[in-house]
Amino acid sequence: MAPNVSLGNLSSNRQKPYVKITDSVREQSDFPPNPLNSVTERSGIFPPEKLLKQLVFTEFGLYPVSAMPSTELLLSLAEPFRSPRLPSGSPVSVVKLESSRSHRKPNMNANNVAMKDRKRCHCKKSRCLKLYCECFAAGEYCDGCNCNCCRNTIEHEALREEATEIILERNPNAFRPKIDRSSRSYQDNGDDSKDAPKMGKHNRGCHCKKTECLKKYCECFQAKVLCSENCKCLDCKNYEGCVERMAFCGKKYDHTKSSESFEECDETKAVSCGNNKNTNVCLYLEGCEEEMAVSGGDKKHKEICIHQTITPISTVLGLSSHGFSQTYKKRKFQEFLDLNDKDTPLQELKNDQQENPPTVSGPLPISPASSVNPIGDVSSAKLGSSKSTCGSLLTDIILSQDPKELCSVLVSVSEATKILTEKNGMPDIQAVKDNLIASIFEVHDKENWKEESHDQKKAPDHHLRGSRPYTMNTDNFLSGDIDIKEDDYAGQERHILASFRDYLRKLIALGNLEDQHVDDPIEKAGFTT
DNA sequence: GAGTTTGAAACT
DNA sequence: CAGTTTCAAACTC
Repeated sequence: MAPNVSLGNLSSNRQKPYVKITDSVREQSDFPPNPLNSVTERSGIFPPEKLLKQLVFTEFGLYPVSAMPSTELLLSLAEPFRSPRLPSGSPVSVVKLESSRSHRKPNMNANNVAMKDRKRCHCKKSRCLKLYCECFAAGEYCDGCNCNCCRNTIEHEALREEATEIILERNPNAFRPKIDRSSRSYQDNGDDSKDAPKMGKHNRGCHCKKTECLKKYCECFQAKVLCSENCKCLDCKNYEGCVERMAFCGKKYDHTKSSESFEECDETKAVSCGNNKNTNVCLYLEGCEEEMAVSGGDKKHKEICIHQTITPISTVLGLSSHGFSQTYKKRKFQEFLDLNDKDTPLQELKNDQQENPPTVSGPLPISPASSVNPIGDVSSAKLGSSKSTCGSLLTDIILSQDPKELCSVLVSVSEATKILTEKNGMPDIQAVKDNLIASIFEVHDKENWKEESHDQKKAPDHHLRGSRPYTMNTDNFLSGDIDIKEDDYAGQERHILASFRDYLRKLIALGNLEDQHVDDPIEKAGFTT
């Protein structure tokens, strides 16, 4: 198929035509290139199994280290490499040169505006034939750049082609656009300001560690797109709703008007970057004050709005599974459950997370803003995506707010227990367990669960609840209504986690009941007590 | 403009 | 695939 390469205006006085490969050309090109078409293969000099490993610049051309020919061969090749390298009339060579050059040759369609605005590289060592060179990476010839020993010119088209092929063998997508503009990774709030994020996301994602994705070192930030689930960045601030990002972009922050206000702060709305490590979950909405600093450094706000660095329960459980593999979700689930096997007190975990945010790599099973309802209520969107893509047993059982409530309960229990422990010694473990279970179901009552589900839920934990009041039980901790027996704080934490596990089992059992399919995923995941 | 920092690309 | 090196842009002074 003839690639879509159109000749542009070559009548300018430029000696080197500025040309650019359009996306359509890239998409229509025969990526990856057929190895049988390679020049080395055609020449019969290099065995086909010799994969190209490293580019070496020689006087005679560009060679991969693994395929470096002898000096004699290089000398014999020197001339053909400089001019037409293959005998004219060779059918193979014609096909190859046409197909290769046509789809890799920069598009002649570039207009003068692009000419004027384009960057000029300063490459010193790469000869502008590696992706380090922005011109080359963009499929453009260097023109007016400040580079040394540039080979990214039409005069060195053969070298250029070789380099392109080698790079494509390594990565067939190397020359594809880094930014997928068709992907909606942010919420379009109609902000057309210069610094407003544009639609799209980075195909490979960034891996920033120090810049919080707020400098142009970050490819996402540079492209003015929000970080996405593709990213593996640390301490990302390039997510929707991030005050730092807005402040950094020079955008006047007015949370009384902005769609990204704290008033609408929502646990998933705040999650945009796909990196679990940066999951900012605002647990408390009240207290969001007018004077909150644009910089995000307001102490008051920090105390109220817990931007916790733990992975949300819903994330851990994979409840929101937009676009993520079952394997990943299973792994996260197992990791979470494994906590129970470790003698890690809850508080210790919490402290550790505060000081060293969990370095869970990989995508966040909550879709970026793409699944976020602009109005701010993301529940339906989240559940919708879960339902459509996951089919979890817990779909329809757990509402999106449940994990949040559960988190709050767990934190409250932990805090209350800690306070009580500091005050009176260790609480009654059974009381902790019972109250936790009871409080969890209290939460669910408030969420107006389906009547039938509710009945099913109540039944199994009667033996646990006994005659204890069916109330929010953190009050019980705080009021000191607990026997002090244990001297093992870690043990108490384990019991809390065990209670949580029991709760999860119940939920799963409920899901199983609904599906008429009895299969314990926890046991399946290798979790045993 | 020189030196430093940063993260993608290249390489091992 | 993870760790290291190379490279050039971004940034700082």
